Amino acid sequence: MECRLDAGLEELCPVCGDKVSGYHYGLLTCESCKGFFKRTVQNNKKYICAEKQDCRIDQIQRKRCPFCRFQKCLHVGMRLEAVRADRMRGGRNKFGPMYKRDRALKQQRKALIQAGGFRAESCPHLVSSTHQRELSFPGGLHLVPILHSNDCISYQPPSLSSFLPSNSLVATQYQCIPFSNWTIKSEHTKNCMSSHGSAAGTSSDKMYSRPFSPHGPRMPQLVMEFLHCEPDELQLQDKIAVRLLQEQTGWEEQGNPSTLSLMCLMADQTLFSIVEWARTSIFFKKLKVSDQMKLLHSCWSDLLLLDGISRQVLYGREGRLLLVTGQEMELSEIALHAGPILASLVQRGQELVEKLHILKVDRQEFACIKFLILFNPEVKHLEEHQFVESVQEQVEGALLEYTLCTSSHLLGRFSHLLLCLSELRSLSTLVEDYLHCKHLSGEVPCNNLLMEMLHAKCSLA
DNA sequence: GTAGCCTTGAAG
DNA sequence: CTTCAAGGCTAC
Repeated sequence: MECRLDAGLEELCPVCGDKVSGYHYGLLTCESCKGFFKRTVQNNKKYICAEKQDCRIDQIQRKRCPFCRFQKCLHVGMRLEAVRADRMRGGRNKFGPMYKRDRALKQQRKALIQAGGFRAESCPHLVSSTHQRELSFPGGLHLVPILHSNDCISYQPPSLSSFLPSNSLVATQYQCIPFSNWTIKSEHTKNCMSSHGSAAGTSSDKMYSRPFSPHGPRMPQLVMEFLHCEPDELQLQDKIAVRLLQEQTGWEEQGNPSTLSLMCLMADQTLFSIVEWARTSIFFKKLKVSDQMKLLHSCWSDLLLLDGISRQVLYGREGRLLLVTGQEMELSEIALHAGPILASLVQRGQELVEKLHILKVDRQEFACIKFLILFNPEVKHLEEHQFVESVQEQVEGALLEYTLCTSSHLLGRFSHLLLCLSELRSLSTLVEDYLHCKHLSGEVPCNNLLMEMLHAKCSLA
């Protein structure tokens, strides 16, 4: 049937550029990369790169370096957990609804492109800037529709509501962003924030337990536990979109808010998600509420900053700021409109992003760093100080073990990460100071979690 | 080991 | 019933 050959199949495989044969393990890929991914994960293959672990993977050379090919599979977002541990054939898995949404979006976009007079050409790797349309952003800035490797154009009407992602936009972003989860689903992770979406609990879910690490380095158990506590980016975007939409009612009465106010609202919503993450995370949920409060009050700005920075490192593009909603802003535009203090903060943030980018810090390491930040034994008056200290030690141990497995530079990588962490902490202090000033001058919204945290920290100091 | 084609089976 | 993304098979 004709509709079987939907827009998606005209695309090229994000791993090697070959012809796409359908959705495989989370996204549209070719038949060979599907098979390669399956063989690698099912047989627990270990590969070694003979070069510098940055081999080019294309249709011709894809067989030359399986290590880099598998890395690329993970990087573009192929899902380990879609490979079934029990090898059961047929049926559907939890990704079904995601595939459906993505397909609908592509169809919709194709129609838009045709209606807009654009050539509906497939452009999976090189996206011409003429295909971009800027959306007006209150306060004079502009949002650029997200354009990722697997994606051509995302349209939204240029209104305030356009600030928020539509479901389809979210779905696009989801497909473009690699959120490959490592496997292992232990009992306790049921209590952690689900990373398995609304379809969790399908009959295939039981298959996701697989006691092995599927490539190169051995994954320390604790690192896997941390990964399982990570919120699902798709759900996060949806949640924040809904909350911002609710805020919109108030905006209409008061006129358009400033860019700074919008960013604060977004930060506020992100903060909610960070608290939710902590509340449901391994170790943290065992703490007394009073200690939980103390820890969060002490490190909220570090976590908020790390959230933004990790987003840039993992999924951002040069010269752009990727927002939690999945949209992007031009950094040059920000620099143009921001005052000197904000501009220097953004600059320092970018430098940190650059450092982490060069280090190729991955999701696993970011997940560990979050716990390192959260479990800070230096926080005063903790009732369970020893527990916090022991968790800190365990996290350090797990991160060290992981970096030793993934890097040949022995302790170098680990100490680099710790250096970045200290830079992050000093930067977040400056961000707090900046927010405090803006709060005092009445330029940012009051009565929200962000301000509550700010005040709590001021009273701690 | 790779990759194209085949079989399966839950979801719709 | 059909769909289609899983795993399987097998020539290369």
